[in-house]
Amino acid sequence: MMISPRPVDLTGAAHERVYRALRTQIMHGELPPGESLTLRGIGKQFEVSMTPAREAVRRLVAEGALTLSSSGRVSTPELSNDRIEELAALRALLEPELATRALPRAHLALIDRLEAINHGVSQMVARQDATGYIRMNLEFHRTLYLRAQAPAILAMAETVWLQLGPTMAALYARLNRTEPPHNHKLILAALKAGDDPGLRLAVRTDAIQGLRMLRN
Amino acid sequence: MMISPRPVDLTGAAHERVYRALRTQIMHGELPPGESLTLRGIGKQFEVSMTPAREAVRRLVAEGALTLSSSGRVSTPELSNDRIEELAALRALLEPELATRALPRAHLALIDRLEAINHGVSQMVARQDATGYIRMNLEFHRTLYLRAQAPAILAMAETVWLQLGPTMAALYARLNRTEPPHNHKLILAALKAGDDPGLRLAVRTDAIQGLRMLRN
DNA sequence: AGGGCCAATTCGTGATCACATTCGCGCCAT
DNA sequence: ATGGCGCGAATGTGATCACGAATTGGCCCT
Repeated sequence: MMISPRPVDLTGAAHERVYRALRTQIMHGELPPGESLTLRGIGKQFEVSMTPAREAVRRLVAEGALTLSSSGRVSTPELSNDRIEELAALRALLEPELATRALPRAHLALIDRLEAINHGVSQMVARQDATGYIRMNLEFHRTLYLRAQAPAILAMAETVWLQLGPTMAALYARLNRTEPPHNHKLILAALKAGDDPGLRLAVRTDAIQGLRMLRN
Repeated sequence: MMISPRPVDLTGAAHERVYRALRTQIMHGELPPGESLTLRGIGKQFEVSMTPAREAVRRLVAEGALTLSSSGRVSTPELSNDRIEELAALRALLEPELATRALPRAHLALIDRLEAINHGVSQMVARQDATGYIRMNLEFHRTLYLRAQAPAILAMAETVWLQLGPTMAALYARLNRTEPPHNHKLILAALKAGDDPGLRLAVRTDAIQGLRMLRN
């Protein structure tokens, strides 16, 4: 090829761009569990060589977003029930902590924004849009947790979401739910009331209910 | 070069070997905070080209074991006080959970092994060997947590240890402690007694005490 | 008709190279 | 003596190639 008309984007290294795009796809559940990817395929999709694709994939494997077969092939993970339970337990551990830390900093403007996002969540539920639902749901949680000023803990929580992404989409698509997000309303009520125990419980319940859908 | 007399190790890809070696060095605190690494330097050290070195580094950056400057340079992280507090909070969240899960599976042989490891910890304290102390301390915790049968949670805990590695070594080296690990004895006592609340408290205290040494 | 075997294709791995950027160090001017 | 400037060395990035292993699909044998 050797065209290279693209000198550099300072923050936009090619591998970074590929990484972000794949990460978003995986976290939003746009890839089904067990989907297999190839370095050359990724490279062609993003118009780069294998090298940046390899680095992006390596990063995602390190985060648990992709699985590496013994021969080096990569695919989205197919989670066992035990692993799903573990990841749900991690959400139940991390997210109440983030909520508690965010609570004293949650002023009215934040709650308004959360309610707007929550409205979007309801729309996605009504529209039966699994990927849209996941995206809005994550935005709801992330918007709240960003106020916790705890980037290391938030990064851990996002890693868990990432690992759950493909499986969550498959689960949500399988059982077409019509319920609006009840727990989100509880979260908002507890935020308004400044009720920390209630907030922790609501967040914990919301995080764990994804696990209930596993019982089949 | 083009020698390549080394066909393949099935599990021993070069980048894997480099990754494991660097990871161990970082987790054991053999690299001081702020140490800068170069891809060519790593490659020369392990007798590989830049490619496997790059992949290993990319993985470690994704795990938070190394930091990436804006120009792509990598170095061991220099943690802020806030970040150390966050990581200590993560240990305080994750490790009691792992201990609780390990408790019903902790039979006598395991406790014996933990006591042997703990003896090794005391030796390292007496010897003022910071790296050796960290290594033994981690082995103590990992040996216990392996019984929890919770690989995802354990992986998260190890990621936290990894991020704390260089800083821990610097802290331990700075204040030469002579105390034997009191909290480890409490952990062992709670294990023997089957005392879950006591075990959780002892583990939590042990995890957090690394934070106390930050107050300077 | 079904299953196992072989070959062609596909794929990951690692090496090497070109290139732009960045870092570091010494020199010169003030 | 000191501070800024510039040039050379060093570094990360991405492309490409060679190679061996693994996968896949078709063909033949039973």
